[in-house]
Amino acid sequence: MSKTSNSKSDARQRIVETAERLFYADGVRAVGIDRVIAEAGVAKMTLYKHFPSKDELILAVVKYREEKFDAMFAKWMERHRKSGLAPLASFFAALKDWFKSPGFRGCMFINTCAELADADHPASKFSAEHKERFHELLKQVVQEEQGDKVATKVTPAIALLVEGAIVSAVMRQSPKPADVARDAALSLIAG
Amino acid sequence: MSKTSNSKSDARQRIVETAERLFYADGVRAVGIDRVIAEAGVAKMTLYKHFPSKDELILAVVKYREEKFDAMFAKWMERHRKSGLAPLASFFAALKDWFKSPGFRGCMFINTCAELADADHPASKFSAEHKERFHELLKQVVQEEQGDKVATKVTPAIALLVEGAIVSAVMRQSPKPADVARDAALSLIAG
DNA sequence: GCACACAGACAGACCTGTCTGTTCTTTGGG
DNA sequence: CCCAAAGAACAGACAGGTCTGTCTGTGTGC
Repeated sequence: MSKTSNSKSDARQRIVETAERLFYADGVRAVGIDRVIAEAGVAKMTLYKHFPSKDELILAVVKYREEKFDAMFAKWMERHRKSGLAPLASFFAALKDWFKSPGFRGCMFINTCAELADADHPASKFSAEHKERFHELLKQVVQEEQGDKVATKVTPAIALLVEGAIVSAVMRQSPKPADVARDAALSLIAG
Repeated sequence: MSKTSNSKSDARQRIVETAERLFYADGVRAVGIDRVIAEAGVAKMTLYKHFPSKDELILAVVKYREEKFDAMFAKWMERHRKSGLAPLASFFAALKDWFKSPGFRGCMFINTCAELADADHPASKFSAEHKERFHELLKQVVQEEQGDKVATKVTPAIALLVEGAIVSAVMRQSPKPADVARDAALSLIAG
């Protein structure tokens, strides 16, 4: 029943996408509302109609970020799997693709938690839940390759390797931690 | 040749210690100069005489933080070693002590890098160097227990486990990742 | 008297959030 | 087909607060 342009809202989507780009690049506190509306090309009232406060915008952005990240990661992983790589190897290859992607600045969920400095903030809570979901994905990958028992045993440790690799990739400005993490993960499974 | 109070500067030290406490608790961007001087009980001009800009204060704070952290960590580790724990086990026990300490909010160096969002900022560069030094300490611990060859081989992976444990402890609000990391580290050495 | 630090006003920029208009598009009645 | 009504979003002024950084006095200990 609707047609030309917006089924939900054109402006809303533009705001979320712009805010996600700016928040990821410069941080949620460093980027002001004025900059978001300027770069999104919307009026201030339009933003405040869709998001009653900046905190609600931040929450909407991290939710959108999860969708976008999951899609990116799945696409990368799929490509490696189709080229013959094993499930877990594909996972770490995708991780490295992410580290090498232009504008990489670490995990937005970790960064946002660090910036907000408030574990009760809705965006912080959502970020913590995202990590659970991401580690669940990791567990499924391990499971597919190694079975239930091994997956249950080693996934928590591999998850630490993955998180450590993300942080180290940022601090060292290098994608290499992905390889270190992959080798260690395989060693944990073998051991 | 000086006497009663300040050999370098009493006020300077109070500023740095107060700023470190506030910056760690709430983040470097969330805490303003006004709050630092109010809680430190100094005049604004006193702060700006010692630190020409907030960026320079941030740099001084992370430098001080490294000293303080190293001392805390060494004290914790020493206690576990004196109680008979092996070097690497003492390291992870100290890590867990840190996670359980009141007001724990993760690694200040990681958090500051995330907030500054600028790899060229002096405080970001110092933070990256701190990580190198911290991992060097870890390597020495592994070396003492397992010798040069093993240390060179497994320390990079153990460092990822440690960083991952720090991040996970914050996001999950639990000290348990320290145990997961310890077990995985021992498994990597055995494997 | 002199150096140091406290106290607080001040400037100029920027922040979030509110408000008033204007323009454009869609929709529906005659 | 036409025109009016209504909704959505653009544009930008505005208020009230906070930010960094500067400046002028006042007090205090050597």
